[in-house]
Formats: sequence, structure tokens, C-alpha cells
Amino acid sequence: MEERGKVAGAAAGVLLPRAFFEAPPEQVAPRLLGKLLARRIRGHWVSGRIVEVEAYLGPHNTTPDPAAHSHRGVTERNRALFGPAGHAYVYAIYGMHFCMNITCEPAGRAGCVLLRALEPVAGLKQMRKNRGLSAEGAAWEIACGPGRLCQALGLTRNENGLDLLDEGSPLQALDDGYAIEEAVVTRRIGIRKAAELPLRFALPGHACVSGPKNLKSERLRIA
DNA sequence: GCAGTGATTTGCT
DNA sequence: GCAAATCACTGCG
Repeated sequence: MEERGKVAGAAAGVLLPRAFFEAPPEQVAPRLLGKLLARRIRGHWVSGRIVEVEAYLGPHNTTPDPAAHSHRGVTERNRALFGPAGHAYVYAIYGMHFCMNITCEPAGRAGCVLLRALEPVAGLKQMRKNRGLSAEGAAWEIACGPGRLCQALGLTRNENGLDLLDEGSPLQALDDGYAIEEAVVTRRIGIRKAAELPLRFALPGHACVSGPKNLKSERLRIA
């Protein structure tokens, strides 16, 4: 029996509305902080709270974003980016890793948000197993980083294009009512092009956030 | 610090 | 076609 949107061992959440993702990525990204990403693995749900994200702008935007995969238009790989909002864009990088994005904006506009880190909430045992960590492994290191996040949740190219807002989907974006008050915004990390844009958002001081701790940052109130 | 991995895209013939 | 360059990373030294 499938319990829709239910996260085993954690407070149940409700699917985020499509309209949540139909906004520009720089608006969606900070709002995603504190929301849940849930993944069904062989009938069991694992989940984590989103604590770090980066926005990537579509080619229609007035601010050019050469770091975005959509920058040079539609290709076989990035097709999902140009589709409707609220879908997964998963791609392989550096041979051995995957990165997970959620598409934003209506079809035809290719903004997206890269999920960089989660605080594990449910199914820690499964996530540690996926990551090759021992049972004593600290929770913060399970999904701190975009590649680790995908490995912990078992996300590969097979999950590319999934609708995160569908009750039957094995990958869902949920709101469990957890509210954050404040975020920090910094430059993006791990890229060379357009890295200076202030499009990385994270929960301040959270142990599960990846990357350097001393980046120049500004506080951001979340309405 | 940097090697290792491979999918993807681009720039040549 | 095919070769070369790129790439939003991690783990090991």
C-alpha cells in the first residue's frame, strides 16, 4: 500500500504546488530552503531537508548565466530544463557523480535550482548504505554536497525528467510546515563561469551545508 | 594539493 | 565521423 506524500519516520508533508516552481529560480531557490526532498527506494521513503541550493538562470534572462546548462539552448541532455516547472534535471558530472536540479518557470523557460545539500530526516540507514558509510557515520556528511546528495538518495540519470509534484512519483518535493527565518546568500561555488553571481542560498551555520565557511555572505530574511 | 571518472558538446575534417 | 575540451565533484594523499 502506497502512502502518498508520506515520509516514513517523519512528519508527513504535502506536495508543493506547481506554482511554487513557476517563478524565477533566484526566487524559488531561497524559498526551497527548509522544504523536504523525498525519495522512494523499493517501497520505502527516505527524505532530507533542503539546506543549500544554487539558482541557475535560463537563456531568456537579461542577466546572462554561462554556467547554466541551458545557456546554449536545448540539447539532448538538458531537454528537461526547458519543460514545465517542478521536474527533476539529473546529469552526470566528472565521470562519477550526479547532480540534481529542480526545473523552474513555465515550459520554454529554463531556469533551475541545483540542490547542493540536505539534512537527513528519514531513512538514514538506507542513505548511509547508499553512500558506503558505516552506521557510525555522522549525519551531516551523508548529503552535504551535490554529488553526495544524489548518491545518498540513489539518484542517477534514470531519475532525470521525473515530476516531483506527482503523487505517484518516486521523487517528491514536500512542505512539512517547517519554517525558516533566515538564509544566507553567497556567490556560487564549484564553477568558473559567472561564479560571482549571488545565487547560492543556505541555512546559516547549518552543519550539513557544503563548501567553504568563510565566503562573503549576506543575510536574507525569509518572508 | 590533484587524480580519476565518463557523458556531453563542440570543432575540426 | 571522430577527437578534444569541458564539466554545477569527491576522496585520497
